[in-house]
Amino acid sequence: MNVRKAIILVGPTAVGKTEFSLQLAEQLGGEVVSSDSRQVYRYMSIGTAKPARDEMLRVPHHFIDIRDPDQFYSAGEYGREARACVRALFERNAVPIVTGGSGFYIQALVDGLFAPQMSDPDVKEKWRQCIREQGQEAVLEALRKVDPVSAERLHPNDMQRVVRALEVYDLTGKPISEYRKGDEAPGEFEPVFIGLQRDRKLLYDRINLRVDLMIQEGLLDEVRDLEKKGWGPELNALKTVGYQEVFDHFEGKLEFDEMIGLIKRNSRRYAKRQLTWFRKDQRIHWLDLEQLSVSSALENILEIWDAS
RNA sequence: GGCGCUUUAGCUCAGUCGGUAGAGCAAGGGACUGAAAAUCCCUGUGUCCCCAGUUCGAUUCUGGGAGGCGCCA
Repeated sequence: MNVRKAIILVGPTAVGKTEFSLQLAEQLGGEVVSSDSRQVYRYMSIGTAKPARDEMLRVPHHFIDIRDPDQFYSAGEYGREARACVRALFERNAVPIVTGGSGFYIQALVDGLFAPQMSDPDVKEKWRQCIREQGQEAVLEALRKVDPVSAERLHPNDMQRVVRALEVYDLTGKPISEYRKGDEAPGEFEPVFIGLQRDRKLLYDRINLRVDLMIQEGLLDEVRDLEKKGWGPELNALKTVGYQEVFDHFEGKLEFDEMIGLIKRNSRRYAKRQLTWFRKDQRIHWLDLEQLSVSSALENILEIWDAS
């Protein structure tokens, strides 16, 4: 038996991944493994552009609606769970169609993470508090003492990573820079990377249009419902484009029109960051949807699949 | 038709007492190993409306065009 293969379908937000994931799953006899860090949360559907109900019924989907917004989730956790999911799919001879725009999650699934499998919110909070009380410099100094390599490598303003480095040291007694040297986990399957792209300008047009549609479909109501459940903008799950801006609007910090403009702009910037991430991955076979019809793009993907 | 104001980056504008220009927003590039739709870093992209004149040198001064805005007719 050959090494098992999985489709990894990537691309920026709003490029049109969902439709392809469904068709590929149908044609290859597969199931969709979502690789989207926000679609894992229940009650966040409009703002995360989850597949519609009828679309989810066409093909089994995994990793959508698996947590409440106040439940912690992370790339590491996803990586382990998604690997298990992929293994289970292989057992049933179903092709995994990994689809999503969260590059870090895809990396965690396909390549694995070298850092130790642990995280402790209390330790993180300790350092965050330290930043608040004693300032960034004090925390940076603490990192320099235990992990000078990371202290040198990380930008002094990127406190999120500085805190993570300190957390790893506190938990394991070993600097994260040491883990970085470790070998990557051998792949459990062969990933066939497909990247969807479109002309930047036209992609942005699609993003802008989709934001207008989200508003029409009731994004504000969705956020109200989240509020009623007691979930607010401080939750990580809700630190998400489309939700933060609506909360700001509710708090009177943004006019309605400003809110829409900011959701559009922040979505565009998000797409740009995704492109920066995916651009450097040489394994991706890129298809330009501006030049290919859906059916011919699909044919191309199947050719790549067969040739892999 | 007359008078006044105006034309500089994708947008809104500043500026150069003549030495080819800079802010905000938008945008572009990058990093990323358990918060990742997060977090962080870097970058001004330009026939200074056009044509002539003065000048060593004009985006800047002068004249003439053209576009825009306003007022009066």
